[in-house]
Parts: sequence; C-alpha cells; structure tokens
Amino acid sequence: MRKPCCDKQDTNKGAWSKQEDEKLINYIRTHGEGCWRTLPQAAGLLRCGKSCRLRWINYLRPDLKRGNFTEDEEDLIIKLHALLGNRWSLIAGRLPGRTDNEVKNYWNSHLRRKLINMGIDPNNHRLITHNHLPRSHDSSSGASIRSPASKVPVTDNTNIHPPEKSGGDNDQVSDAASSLEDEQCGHKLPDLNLDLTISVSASTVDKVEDARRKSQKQSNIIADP
DNA sequence: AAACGTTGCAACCGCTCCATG
DNA sequence: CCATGGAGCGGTTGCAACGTT
Repeated sequence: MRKPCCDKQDTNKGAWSKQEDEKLINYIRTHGEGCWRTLPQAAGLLRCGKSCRLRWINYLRPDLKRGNFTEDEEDLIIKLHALLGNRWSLIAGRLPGRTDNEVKNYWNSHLRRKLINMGIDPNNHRLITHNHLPRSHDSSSGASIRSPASKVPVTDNTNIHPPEKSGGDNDQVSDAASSLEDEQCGHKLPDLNLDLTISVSASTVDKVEDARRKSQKQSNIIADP
C-alpha cells in the first residue's frame, strides 16, 4: 500500500478560504509551481499538495477564462468528446482558459442533456433509436443526469463499455472512432459537424491524431497480445 | 412561506502514468 | 529491468443555490 500524499490529519479539507487562496497565489507568484508535495508547507498552507494543485489549476490560475461556454466551445467539446471520449484534460487543452474539471462539469451538467434532447447518445455519439429515446417526462425534467457514470443510466447500456481504467478509455475512443465511421457510412448525426478545422489549430489536429494513433496502437496490443 | 427536489460546481479520492534512481 | 514517488487524470461526492409544488 502506498503512503498517502500527505498527512491527512494535519490538513484542511473542503472549501478554500480567501486567506488560503492568497497564500497560494502569493507563493506561486514568487516561487512558481514547482513541487506540489512540498508546496503547502513552504507556502504555510495546511493543505495537501494535490488540493493546492487542484485549486490553482481549476480556480486561481490567472489565465483562466471563467464564465459561460460559447457555442463554439460547446461545439468543439462535443466534437472532441466524440473523438477522444472522456479525456477531459486533452479536450480542455484545446480550449484556452478552460480546465479539465470545468469541461467535465459542463459536459455532465449541460452537454449530455443537450445531446440526449437531440436524440444522441452522449456516451458514443450515436443516434438513439426511437425505442431508446428518453420518455418525454424524463427528458423534460432532465432527470437522472446527476451522476453520469454510475448512479442512473441515461440510456440503455448496450453500447456503453464498463469503466475500465487500464485501457478502458481506449475502448471508448475506439468506440467513438467506430461510431464516427458509422456516421460516415450512413446515418449522420443531426447538427453535429465533425469537421475539426473550425477553431482548432494545427497542433490540435496533431494532438487529436496522436491520441487516436496511440489508442489504436493500444487496442492493437489488446487485440493480439 | 415552507418543504422538497434539482442543478451546478468545487473539491476529494483513488487510480494510472511517468520520471528517476 | 525494477521499485518508488510525484504528478496528473477521471470519477464521484458534498453542498449551496435555485426552482417547483
């Protein structure tokens, strides 16, 4: 068993106070990010390094763009999710000023429902056949989206791979890729233009391609060991 | 006005990845 | 090559705010 990342008895948990935020900001301004494990002590914070890192990356970083997602951003998230699956950090990396946590939350709270209302399964970006469509009272209430991965399945699970950490998300990527193939072969998703050239730099496409190549390689390894 | 349900977001947890010795 | 530790990631939870009955 590994040691915990910090001595939890001596650390604060929960919401950050203004003073803590200021301490963290001041420390990183003068010393840079450096080693998260030792940062809390050096900065005089009773927090675990992971907690500091998360707070900085998701909330305090000066280059964060806060506020509502634009339609372009929404579009891009949907397209990238179709390609990459739940690789939030990769997706967030294509959205300047957005964090993986923010993208993940936005997906789970807004975009999933949006896709479902459009008749698209958010897990694999395929059209939901009519007998799988959420019943009207379900979709109108937006119910059951609270906890996306576990609590209540939004659609039937026949196309959903169980969350499998090692290589599981590769399944998801390859599944997304195959679903894209499906779309190219026949039923195209309504209003889902998968052309990634709109607001994506060349490096974006490179990264996406990298991820796809990587996942393909790994799925090959899984296929023939 | 109160009770209850829903939503959105910040934060935590546990796992995996990756660099290093 | 292997073990170890730190960083990063994705899933999940807790809770305040908001909406509905």
